[in-house]
Amino acid sequence: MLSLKKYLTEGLLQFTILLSLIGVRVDVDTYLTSQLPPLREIILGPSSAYTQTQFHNLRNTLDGYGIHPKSIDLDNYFTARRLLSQVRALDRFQVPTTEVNAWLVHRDPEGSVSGSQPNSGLALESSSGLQDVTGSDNGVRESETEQGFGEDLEDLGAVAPPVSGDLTKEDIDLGAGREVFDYSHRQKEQDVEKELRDGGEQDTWAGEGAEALARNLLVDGETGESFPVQVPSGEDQTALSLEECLRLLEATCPFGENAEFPADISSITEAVPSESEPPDLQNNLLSPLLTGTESPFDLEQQWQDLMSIMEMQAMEVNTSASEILYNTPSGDPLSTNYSLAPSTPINQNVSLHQASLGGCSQDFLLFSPEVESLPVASSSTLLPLVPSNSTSLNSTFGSTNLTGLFFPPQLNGTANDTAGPELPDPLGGLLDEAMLDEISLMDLAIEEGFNPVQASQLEEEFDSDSGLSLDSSHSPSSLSSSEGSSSSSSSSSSSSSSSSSSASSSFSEEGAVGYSSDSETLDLEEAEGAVGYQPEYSKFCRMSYQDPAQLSCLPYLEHVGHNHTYNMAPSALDSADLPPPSALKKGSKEKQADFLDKQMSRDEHRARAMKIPFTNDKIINLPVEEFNELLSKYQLSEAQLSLIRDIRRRGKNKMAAQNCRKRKLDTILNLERDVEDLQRDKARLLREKVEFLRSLRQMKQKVQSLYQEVFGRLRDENGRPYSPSQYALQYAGDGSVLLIPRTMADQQARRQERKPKDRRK
DNA sequence: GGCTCCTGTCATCTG
DNA sequence: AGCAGATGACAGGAG
Repeated sequence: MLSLKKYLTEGLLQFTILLSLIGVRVDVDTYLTSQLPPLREIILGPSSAYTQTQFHNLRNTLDGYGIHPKSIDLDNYFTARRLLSQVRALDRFQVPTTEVNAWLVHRDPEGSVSGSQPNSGLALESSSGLQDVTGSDNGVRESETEQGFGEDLEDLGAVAPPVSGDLTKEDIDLGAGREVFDYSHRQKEQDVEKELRDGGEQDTWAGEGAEALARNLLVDGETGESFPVQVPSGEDQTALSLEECLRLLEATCPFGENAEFPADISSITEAVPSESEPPDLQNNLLSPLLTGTESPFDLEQQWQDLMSIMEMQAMEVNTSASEILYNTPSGDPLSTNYSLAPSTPINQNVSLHQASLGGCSQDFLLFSPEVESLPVASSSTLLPLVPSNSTSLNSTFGSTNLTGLFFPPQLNGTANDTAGPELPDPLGGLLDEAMLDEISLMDLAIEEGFNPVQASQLEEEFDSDSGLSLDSSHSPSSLSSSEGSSSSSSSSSSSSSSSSSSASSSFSEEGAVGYSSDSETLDLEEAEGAVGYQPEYSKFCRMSYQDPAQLSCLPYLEHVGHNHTYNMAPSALDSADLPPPSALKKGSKEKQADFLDKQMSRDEHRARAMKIPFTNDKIINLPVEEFNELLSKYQLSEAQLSLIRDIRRRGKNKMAAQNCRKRKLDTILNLERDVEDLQRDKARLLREKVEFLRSLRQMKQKVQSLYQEVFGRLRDENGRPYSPSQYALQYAGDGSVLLIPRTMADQQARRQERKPKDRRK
């Protein structure tokens, strides 16, 4: 069956070619339509009724060949047109290229069809298609499918983009392969060309639709869209069965029958009627790239999220990105496609314009003849994927270079050689830099201070300081002065060094002992010039030492030889010295006197010796005015007055020294606490940093998957996926996403890398 | 006896 | 200038 089909189709084609060569107009349409059903069935195959039929394209019969839209012989019609166009293409330059390129998206003003459809073929099928193309590089295309292609390109205003590969400029412009430049081969074709041109000028096929067919384009009669037909490589390329044609048509026209690329911007949205399109497919293909159209796509949102993340620019190097991309599971269709990329050179004539997806409005200005004649480097190689009227993406995408963003520089240029089948890391350096920035910020935060919460806490502690004059008013000295004197010692002893713990313990004990003089008598409370720390530590001091006799009751204070009766009132001393005569024996009386003598300070002894008429406590703690008033009440000698002044001075200095030492100790304790807090903060920040890095890694993976998804859905005019080693998505400054050759992306990435460096300089 | 710690004291500075 | 407070330095006592 297959052989019969092949025989028929090949024979038909050969016959048509022969007739065309001799100038006979061949009406293959009628021939095909008049086929007997069995024959037609043989050629078309039984599935023709189920294949996709370009009914709406039939009206666009440029040459007057009316075919009823319902005719089931449409396949024949298309096949015949294709074959005829191939015959006609004989008079063209034979420009075989390694790739079928530049199916133009350009339309004449009169509305005739010349544009082609971006062949966003299904990803899964494009893999095989890519292989076919690869196989076709071996001299297939120059024989049939690519005939006249280069000239057609020029006719339509298409200019080949610069080629970074081995092709010469002529190759580039013509999109031709090396075989074309075989002179004899070309000479023959030119001869044929002349003949055909003479007889074909009046050919009714001379329309653009015919030209499109000549380039294996199937023109939709209704919408005017042109569908490039991917001719599979193989031995029987001279005859492509209609069934295969339709199958390829289905495979290479994912947008459905109505996809078209009107040159008119205003008609862009209308050009893609939603009724006849596979909505899911359309959305899936367009949504990542289009904004501002009818449907809010999830992928668009994902892109925005992605770009928002990119703009944060505050991340650290993460090596997982490239690994993830490169280690794409083998079952991934993208990876499958990409695996073919290195061995599948894509001609720079790739009509990246056509890769532009429907809905791109202003971007199609690029396809106007004027623009297409521009230097290709600036226009034709760019693939605007996002309409410039999409404000959302414009705002979010900014000027980020997706190429540099997604592909590490080293991969941009050498992915073909080194990356092999793996997909380059789309994130690459940007995230790395960003993560470095993030780390630096965190480090800065650690160095600069605490988080606001902690700072406020510390501030509160500092502000809670007592009104003491110590500089440690910034330190929570008073916080621990009352409860903290004991608590702080316990707390600090747990985490601080042994020396600090000993200091704390001694502080708690000595605080009780040392400051006991401040609370040892009721007179002290009556004194107006109470020392600053007295109210705080008087709690436990008063409890234990209000009665001097209790000092001896505290075993841990019994061996303390310090004088804690410095300010004890003479009356109290006297009372201690004069126990009830009836209750005390003489021996106990002496003991008690000895004890009290020991408890008396030197100044008290001196005061007693000098017969000072008031207590040392009053001498020390009375305000100046009262003190002077007190002195004026008594007739005191100079020696007595001098002693009183010395006692007052020493007493005050003693308390001041105690306060000073206490403050000093508190300061040390607070410093220890601060150190602990800082250590905790540091640990917390480090934990947060780890979490940030983890989340960043996840976002990075998300970005990579999105990039893969978007990139993997892009198809060239032949429905084949673009090679990630040769093309990259770039985020243009106007908010559009461009598909550009990797070489260009590399250059731009390098340029962007230099800018920050220059700025730093 | 020496060391450490605590305390008191002095001298000095500051407000 | 005098005073009160703060603080460093020193000395003495106790363990």
